[in-house]
Amino acid sequence: MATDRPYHHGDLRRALLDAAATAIVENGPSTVSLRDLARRVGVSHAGPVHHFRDKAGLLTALATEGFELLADALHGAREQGGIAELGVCYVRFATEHRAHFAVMFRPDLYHADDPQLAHAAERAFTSLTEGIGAQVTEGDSAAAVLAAWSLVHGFATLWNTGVMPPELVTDPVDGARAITGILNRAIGPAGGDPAAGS
Amino acid sequence: MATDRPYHHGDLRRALLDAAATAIVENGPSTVSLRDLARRVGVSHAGPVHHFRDKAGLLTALATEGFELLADALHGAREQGGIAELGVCYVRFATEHRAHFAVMFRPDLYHADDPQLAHAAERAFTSLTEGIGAQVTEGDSAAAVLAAWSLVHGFATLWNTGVMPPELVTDPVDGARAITGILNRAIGPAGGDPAAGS
DNA sequence: TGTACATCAGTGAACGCGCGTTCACTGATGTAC
DNA sequence: TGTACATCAGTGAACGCGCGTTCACTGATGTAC
Repeated sequence: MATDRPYHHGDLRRALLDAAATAIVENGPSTVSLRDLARRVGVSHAGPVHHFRDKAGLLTALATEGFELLADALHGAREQGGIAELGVCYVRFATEHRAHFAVMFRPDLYHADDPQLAHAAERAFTSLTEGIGAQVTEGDSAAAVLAAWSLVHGFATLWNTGVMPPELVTDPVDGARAITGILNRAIGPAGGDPAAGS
Repeated sequence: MATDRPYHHGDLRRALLDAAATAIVENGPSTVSLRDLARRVGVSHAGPVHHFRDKAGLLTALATEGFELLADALHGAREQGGIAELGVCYVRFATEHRAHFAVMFRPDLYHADDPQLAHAAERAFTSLTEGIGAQVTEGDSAAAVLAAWSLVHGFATLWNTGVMPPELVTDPVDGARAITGILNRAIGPAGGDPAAGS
């Protein structure tokens, strides 16, 4: 608390990332501006430069954080097994961290070659593909991974964009369960077909 | 042809839409600027205003065109029947008209309440849902529509973003065939049976 | 065939704005002795 | 316990830029008579 408006902020870095997330949910990731974030946080407009070299730097940090959160979440879901769990987890992440999710797939906005970011992205990707791959018992594993990823990514994107009509879904997690359930019938272990051996 | 640099352009509207598509493929839809498009087309920067009231107006026109193209394409694919055909059609559209596709799902960038746009979007959406719905023979039809749409939309998005690793797919249409084939196993007519005639 | 006139398409100067980034700076903090 | 000093975090003025939009305008086109 300290006196009012202390010279040092305390955790400006964190505050800026949070403000960015809020701004992104409000207006989308392409219109964020450092000056606006500084304003939201109550700091001089030159403040952010100190923590993130530039605007892309800030978004790189946000995307990295997103990939880390996603990787952790997927890792957790793998323990519980099942393609459905992984898919639901992906969708839950996307809807609960809309801003992160929106930035992560906009590599034009950040420093895509940043090593920390690349590492986090790799980790998330591995969690996803290995998690799915391990569940596939029928047919082409690569195609199954592709299908599962596309399915949940598309659903999350359409939901977040707000273009999905309410007669199709009202709750994103329910929707995710429904569609991953369908996919599971085709590629999952002991799918709808009990005759799917080994 | 006329003399060099005639006062009247001929078809400035069309030229601007084409330039916009090019610019969007290069830099994404959020950085297009009217002044840049005017420059590309070789016209005064105030020219575009005459054809599209403002920047959002231009993107509205592009999105509308996109929905119309998609609706027509899907309508054509319905004739040939099959969820796979519809899905492949969707993906083909998205990859062949990247700029249109990118704008269509960015309602923050255009006048979403424009009547012509709304009508075209409705038409595309109907073609898609009815086309898929008609093929569903097993289980919940709404969930199947949702799954199919999510699947192809996700695939198209991931492909266009360039985040899909080459070990998973190299050609978008092949990829689309593979994943729609999988889905078809779960929801299609005579599930998995290729002998689906007429 | 010719002329007057309305309409339309494109011009170019001007406006005001918010932005990213740089800069020399100052206030606060912590550490060595 | 006190003092000197280095380091760090945030300041605020300044820069140059590209943008969207407005404006009075002018060149070209087509149509009525």
